[in-house]
Amino acid sequence: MGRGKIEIRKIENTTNRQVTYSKRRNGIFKKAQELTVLCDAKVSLIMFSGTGKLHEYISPNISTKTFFDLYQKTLGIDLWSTHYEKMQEHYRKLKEINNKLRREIKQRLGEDLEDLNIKELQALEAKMASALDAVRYHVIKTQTDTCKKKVKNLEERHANLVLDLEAKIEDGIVENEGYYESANGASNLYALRLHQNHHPSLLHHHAGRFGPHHHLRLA
Amino acid sequence: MGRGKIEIRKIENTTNRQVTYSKRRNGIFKKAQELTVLCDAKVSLIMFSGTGKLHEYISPNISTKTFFDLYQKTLGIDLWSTHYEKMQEHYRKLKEINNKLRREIKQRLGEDLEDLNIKELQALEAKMASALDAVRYHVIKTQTDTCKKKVKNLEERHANLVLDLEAKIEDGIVENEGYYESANGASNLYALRLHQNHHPSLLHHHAGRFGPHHHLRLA
DNA sequence: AACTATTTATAAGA
DNA sequence: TTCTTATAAATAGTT
Repeated sequence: MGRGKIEIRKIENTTNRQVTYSKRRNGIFKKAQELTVLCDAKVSLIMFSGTGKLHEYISPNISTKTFFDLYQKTLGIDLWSTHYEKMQEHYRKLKEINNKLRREIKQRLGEDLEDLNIKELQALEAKMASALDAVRYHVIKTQTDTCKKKVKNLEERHANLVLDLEAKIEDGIVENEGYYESANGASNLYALRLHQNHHPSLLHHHAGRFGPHHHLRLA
Repeated sequence: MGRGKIEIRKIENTTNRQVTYSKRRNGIFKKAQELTVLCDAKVSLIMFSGTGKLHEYISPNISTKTFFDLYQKTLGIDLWSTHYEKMQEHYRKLKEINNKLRREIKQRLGEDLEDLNIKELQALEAKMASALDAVRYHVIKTQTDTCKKKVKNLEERHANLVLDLEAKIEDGIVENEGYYESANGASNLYALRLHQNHHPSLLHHHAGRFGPHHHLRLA
């Protein structure tokens, strides 16, 4: 339909091709619109030019998504199913695991115990008791560690103070008369050191009446 | 383009409409194909007839999915994102909750306690101890309930037996003379009972020298 | 973008 | 449906 008949093969002249694309694009869009109206049809016409430009016609009163959902439904396929259904499956499994975890926690909180028989209950009790032991051990260990650190820190600071003091006494910056007023020749400073390194626990002072006193070993 | 000009409005005659749909469908498909070839374009043409029938043309060397992915990429949209991203978001949240639950359980199993400070540890210990109490209470309660049921059942059975026996004696179905022929007034029935309960083991005959013999109670 | 000779599509009828 | 064919519509090449 034109001044001359043309072969249906790629138009080599770029300008010519683009002009033809433009003309025929309008033509086909018009055809699509006419088909929509005349025959009460739903049409989706999408095209990319050779340069990647996008043009689209879609029948009124329908969105491209709705159209494609209909397309997939009609064909009984889902182009995105692999992706989406895998995700759904993962989600389902995760939810299941989640419920199990919740149930376990509830039981360990002492709730929902009605579902368990006596054997399961006893097993649960044993596990919880042993776990509680582990936690208690950890509490004690943490406390001990903290305590040890404090002691170590104090000892260091004390030792530094003592060294500092001794140095000052030697240098004559501090008068030492007040500190060496002992009858047996041992300095009060030394006595202080001994006292600290072998500091007796208060508990020791009151032990005795009921036999040997068993202390909780702190690590 | 036909014997007469037509208005572009819905063709009311059904047959006519379907014929026109068929003819024009072929026409537009031909146009789409020609456009593809002549202008090196990519075309997707999908249509539903008024009766819901699907017809599709798509340029060669491209799938409908690829085409639509390209469509979405070109427009910078994702028609399925709302759906999919919501699912992803839910999945992410569920995973987070899951990890928290796992962590809680681990701690209640006495593991991974390093992350907790002393206050948290003590709180955990207290909670676990109270939960353990709850479980122990439940164990005892379950056992007690079972025991009570057994006792109740046995009592009922016993009462029924006694009633049955008394009824039979009253009805004369069971002779009671033979059982009550005792000089001292104690029935033979009673004697039999006693005898059975204190049946002397053969071993007894040789026991004596080494003091009281301890029997293994068989239930 | 407009023109127009010509091809192509198709409405109506068979 | 498919074929036919008169005619409307589309468009290739030109301006």
